[in-house]
Amino acid sequence: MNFEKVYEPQRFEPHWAQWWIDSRLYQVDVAKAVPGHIFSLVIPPPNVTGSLHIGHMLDHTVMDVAVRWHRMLGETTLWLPGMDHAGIATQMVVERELAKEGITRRQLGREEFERRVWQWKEEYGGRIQTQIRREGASVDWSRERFTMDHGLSRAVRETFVRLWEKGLIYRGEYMVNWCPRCQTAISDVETAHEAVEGFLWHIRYPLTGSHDALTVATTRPETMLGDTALAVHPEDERYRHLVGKTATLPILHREIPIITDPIVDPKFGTGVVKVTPAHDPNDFEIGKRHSLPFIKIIGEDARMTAAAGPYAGLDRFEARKRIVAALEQSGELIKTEPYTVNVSKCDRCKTVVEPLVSTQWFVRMKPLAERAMEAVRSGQIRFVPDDREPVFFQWMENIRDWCISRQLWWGHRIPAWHCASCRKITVARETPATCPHCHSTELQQDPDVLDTWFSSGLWPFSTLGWPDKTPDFETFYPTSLLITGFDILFFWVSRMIMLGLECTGCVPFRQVHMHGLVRDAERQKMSKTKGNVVDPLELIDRFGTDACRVALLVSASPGTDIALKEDRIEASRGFTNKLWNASRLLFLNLGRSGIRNWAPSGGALTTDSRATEDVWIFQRLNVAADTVNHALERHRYHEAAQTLWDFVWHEFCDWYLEVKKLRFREGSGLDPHWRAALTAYEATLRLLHPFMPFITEELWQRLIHGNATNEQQPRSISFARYPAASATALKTTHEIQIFELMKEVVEAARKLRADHKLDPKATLAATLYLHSATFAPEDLAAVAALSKLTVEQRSGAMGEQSGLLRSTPEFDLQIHAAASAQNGAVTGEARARILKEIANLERAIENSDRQLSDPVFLSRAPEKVVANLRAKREEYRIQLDKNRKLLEGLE
RNA sequence: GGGCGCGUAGCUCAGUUGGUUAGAGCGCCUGCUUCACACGCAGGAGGUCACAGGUUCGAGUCCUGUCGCGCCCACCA
Repeated sequence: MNFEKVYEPQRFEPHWAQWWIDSRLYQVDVAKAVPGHIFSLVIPPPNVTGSLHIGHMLDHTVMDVAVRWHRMLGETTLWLPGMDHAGIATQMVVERELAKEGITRRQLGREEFERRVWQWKEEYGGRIQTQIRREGASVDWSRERFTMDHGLSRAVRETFVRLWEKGLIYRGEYMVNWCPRCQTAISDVETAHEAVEGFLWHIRYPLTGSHDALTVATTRPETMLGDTALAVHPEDERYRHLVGKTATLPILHREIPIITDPIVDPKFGTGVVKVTPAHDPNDFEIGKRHSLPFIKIIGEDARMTAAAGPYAGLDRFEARKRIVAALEQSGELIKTEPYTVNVSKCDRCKTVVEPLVSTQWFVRMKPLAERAMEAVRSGQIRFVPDDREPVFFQWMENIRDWCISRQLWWGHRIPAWHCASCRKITVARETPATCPHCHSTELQQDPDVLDTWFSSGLWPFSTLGWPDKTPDFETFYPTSLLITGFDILFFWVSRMIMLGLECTGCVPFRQVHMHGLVRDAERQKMSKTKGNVVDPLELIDRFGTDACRVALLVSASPGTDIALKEDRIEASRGFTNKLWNASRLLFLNLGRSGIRNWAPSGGALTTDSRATEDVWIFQRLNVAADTVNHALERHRYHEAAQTLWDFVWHEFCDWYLEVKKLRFREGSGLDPHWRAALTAYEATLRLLHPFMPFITEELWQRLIHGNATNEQQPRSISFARYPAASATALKTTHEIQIFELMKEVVEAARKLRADHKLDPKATLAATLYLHSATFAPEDLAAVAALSKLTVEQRSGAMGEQSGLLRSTPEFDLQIHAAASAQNGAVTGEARARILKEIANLERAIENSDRQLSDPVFLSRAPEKVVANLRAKREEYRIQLDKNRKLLEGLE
């Protein structure tokens, strides 16, 4: 069998990825699903915009661990893949492509443009599929979906019509966030607030028919051209006499009324606010309350409109400069003070958003949010960990209506038709031929498309066939779990909960697990502009998928972001290589074993072998399995991965195999040893499989289907049973204590050798005084081999205290050889070390004594704690004693 | 302004009902190419757990305050 010294992931990973797909391994047969044993989740559909980044890989890896675990628990497990059409984002990249050819989308026309975007989707969608495959994600490709698929588009229309009919969708003229760059309205969550150093300009508004004036502070002087009132607080005594009078708008010399509105904060600035109903959300409300004129002075292109008089045609920021200059000149600018302004920027292109009054479609959120909050409060949906819940509730409680129409071409067209003759709107599931109100045929579909998140919000059920009651929908909905980054809690998670409850009457998932972001080694957010984006495929090529997965998983503790460092991946590659070489040891020796008819147990993690190391490793295996299963249940993936790392490396390899190796060399009576070793090894592979699917598949196939007759075994390790611990196997027995004692003796010997700079190669004579236990001959032989000693075992207390000593409450180890390289320097070093240890021990004993003589401690502390402390104290005392003697010996 | 979180070894971080010399990976030092692995093995140095109080027999862990840092939400012009 070909078994290289170094594991080369590139040789195996693509092969198994392909095999998993070709053999349709993860394609679920819905007919075989057993109620109560079903696990389903949907992938958060990546944008077709480009390629996956490392954050997706973390997301997908965590999901894959969960999915493979459930699958190995024997549940019917569906992981549904797919992609999102990502309206605005995709339209932008395609437009950018067109720009390279020197064309705009308008030149192309709507239909042709849409064709180009579909082309793009074909190309990049394929790339994303490849990436998901290489991540090892065990998705069901036969159920792959795209948000613009026919079925999903049907779900979108169905939802829209239902919400409209229930009055939960409305159309109207309101203030929205307008991105002048993207040329569309965007929702509140698509804007990002940013503190910018700006100014607060104090402007004088002369009172009509008086020499007096009111001073108004503003951060946006250009909007004054659209002012239609000044407002003060109703109880502000300073201005009470002016209410009802008018002031003159500088520059345009328009007369505007002075009104009162409770929203004005008398303590801010001068307590007088200029009111620009068409360009400020607050002013919009004031304007409505007082029926003020709405003068639109900034247009969709962020340039001043004709209403801006002399400034018409100027960019809004240029207009600001000129207006400030003009006011300064006319003496109407009283004061300019530096001020930090919160500006809203478009999430997508970072352009400063312009609040504009515009006719858009909205979803009434309050009633939806109520049900969503109730679902979380009542535990129908659980956040794990739950520390994100307050954020969810805070947002839900303050929710505002959702602007869902976008002035884009790429997306789901709003299913509403405008009648040119009667002016009425028809919202319908199917394109109407005539206007149902006046039977006119002059119907035109609304030009807008829906916010991308509208269709994503239906994802958990639209992908399963809803609104039809398909077998998939009936079987897999509600899904069991949602795993995603917390950065899309508002965009996606909340909306799925709301729309799921509204459309299906049921929560879309039972649990939500949110992980952190992957940041670069310097904890910077990854972004294309910073150029610190890590391409998962590149890492996979260099280190292998399994290594990358493990690196991500061990770093992914809940609630914190991951700072991805390459040395972490290198360490994980070391781990895969370690596993590979442990396997190599077993496989290369297997030929000599003469073992026949070995088959994996599959069931309980037990062995018939009474060999000390076998009993020990099976207990450790059970403990590991127990910890891992519990950790996975609670979505503590890092803990699970870390546990396996430690088990495989520091227990299975460092101790178990090291001892087993000695047994193998003995050559005879090996059968039980081999059976135990293979059983433990095979169970270890199964434990590891959800985390490292590729290498475990490769090794398992070699072990199971390589030579033995194992036809009744599953085709793939991913359908083998996930190991479960049994309670009895977790207990500590005599053999286990013996093995722990063996470890301690070996470690003591190694330490002595290093401390005294003994020849690392020499086999030295030693006497081991075991105070209560006794080693069987084969165990003593193992201890001797691992510590390179010829050990004579005696029971009871040590006699003559000479040579090099190491003592514990259980044993004294005495190496007879004088330190071969011992010289003054070494003695000094050893002395210093011993002195330090003595000091530490004295302190520890002092602490223990204080505690143990405290009656309150003795009465309140649990018995176990007290007993532990007593034992520890005894151990310190013995060590201290031996150290003092050792020191004397040196002098 | 509100909410959430963080501050533990040189670096990145674990540490879930409070329990007794505080852990890992990387880096560092010493030794070892031992017939699974130098992507390795053995040994080691390194921490007043941000600071100050409090609760407790006992605090990295719970409470209060201070300082420093981060994120999210928010219509204060």
